[in-house]
Amino acid sequence: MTTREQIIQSADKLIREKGYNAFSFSDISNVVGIKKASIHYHFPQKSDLGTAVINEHILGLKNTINKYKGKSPVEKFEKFISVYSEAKTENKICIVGSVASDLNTIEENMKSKIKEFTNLVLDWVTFFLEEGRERNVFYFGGEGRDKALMIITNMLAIVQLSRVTGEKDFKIVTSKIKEDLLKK
Amino acid sequence: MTTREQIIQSADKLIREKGYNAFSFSDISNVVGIKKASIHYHFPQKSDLGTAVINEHILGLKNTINKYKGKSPVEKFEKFISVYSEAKTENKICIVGSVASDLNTIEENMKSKIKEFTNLVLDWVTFFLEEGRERNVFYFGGEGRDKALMIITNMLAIVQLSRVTGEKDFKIVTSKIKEDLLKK
DNA sequence: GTCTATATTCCGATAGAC
DNA sequence: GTCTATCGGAATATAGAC
Repeated sequence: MTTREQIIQSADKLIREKGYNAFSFSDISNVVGIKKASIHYHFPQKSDLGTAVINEHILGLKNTINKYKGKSPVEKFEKFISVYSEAKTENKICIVGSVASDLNTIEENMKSKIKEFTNLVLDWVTFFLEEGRERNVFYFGGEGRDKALMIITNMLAIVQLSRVTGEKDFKIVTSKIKEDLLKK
Repeated sequence: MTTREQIIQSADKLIREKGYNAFSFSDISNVVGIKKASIHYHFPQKSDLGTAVINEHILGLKNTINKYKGKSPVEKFEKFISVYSEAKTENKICIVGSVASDLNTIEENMKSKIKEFTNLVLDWVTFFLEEGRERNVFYFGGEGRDKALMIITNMLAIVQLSRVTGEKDFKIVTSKIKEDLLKK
């Protein structure tokens, strides 16, 4: 992995563990083993690094969407949930929730990137929910996008809330979502 | 309003607008019209102020719970939702989501306070959901606490997410929650 | 590309006068 | 209680050697 990739990866971890405003170039320096000043060669401003982190999520999700094109709606749904489960085991929250919490403090380039990523997630979830309904494996009323909003908000919040109330609640929410979706 | 109360109020606003780590004593100073150093007389450490802010939410909610004791489950539910609606109009997120996002960076006194507040919210929502179900005005399956988790996560996240996707989505989520709860 | 060195700014916090 | 003054530290960022 290149230095640039290592920096992005550790920044992503730190942003989702501690928040964008709480992490510093010094933190990255300690993890990657490079001096603070050297980070500026790859990312002149902190917001350039923040933007790159979100962009990595965009590329990763586009890749996932492609990889899952032939798979069933249930498999897509399980993949979607597993992203949050993996975050949870590492005490990380999702990038959308982390950046949205700090939205009033960040630069315009990061804002537009997080909008792009959020819409990508929303579109994908909407797609596989509607696909599942057409194939009679998912059951829900109303617009697909509205249902996607309900499920995404459940997941975005439970990774945050279960830091406070305990991991058991994460399991409860994922089970309820699935149960609700599969119930005629 | 006393100076102490003014400080707490503006700190609450700042924490929910910008996040705990992004707000400073200097911000408070500008809003309240008191020098930075004077804030330390009321709150020696920043975490003392953070703790006081959360404690104010606890007192406020206990007061609300008492005031709504004689009212219907639907009225309690509407009150619950209105708290988030008011936050939304001021571009604030809820205190639980804000603090949970920064949980790995804050002091133990704030952590235990946010746990106390979160459980208070959870218990109250659980109570009026079950009350509503017994009275045949709310309809849902499973444990009351589980349903409370689903609704609270919807609300906690949509105040954050709709900063990115737009306020229209806030309306959609609140409508869907209500529709779902009232549907036999 | 990475380093040392440094500039600049802002932060939380304290001492002591009033 | 609020002020002025100041401390020590940490933050982002830049300049220039290697």
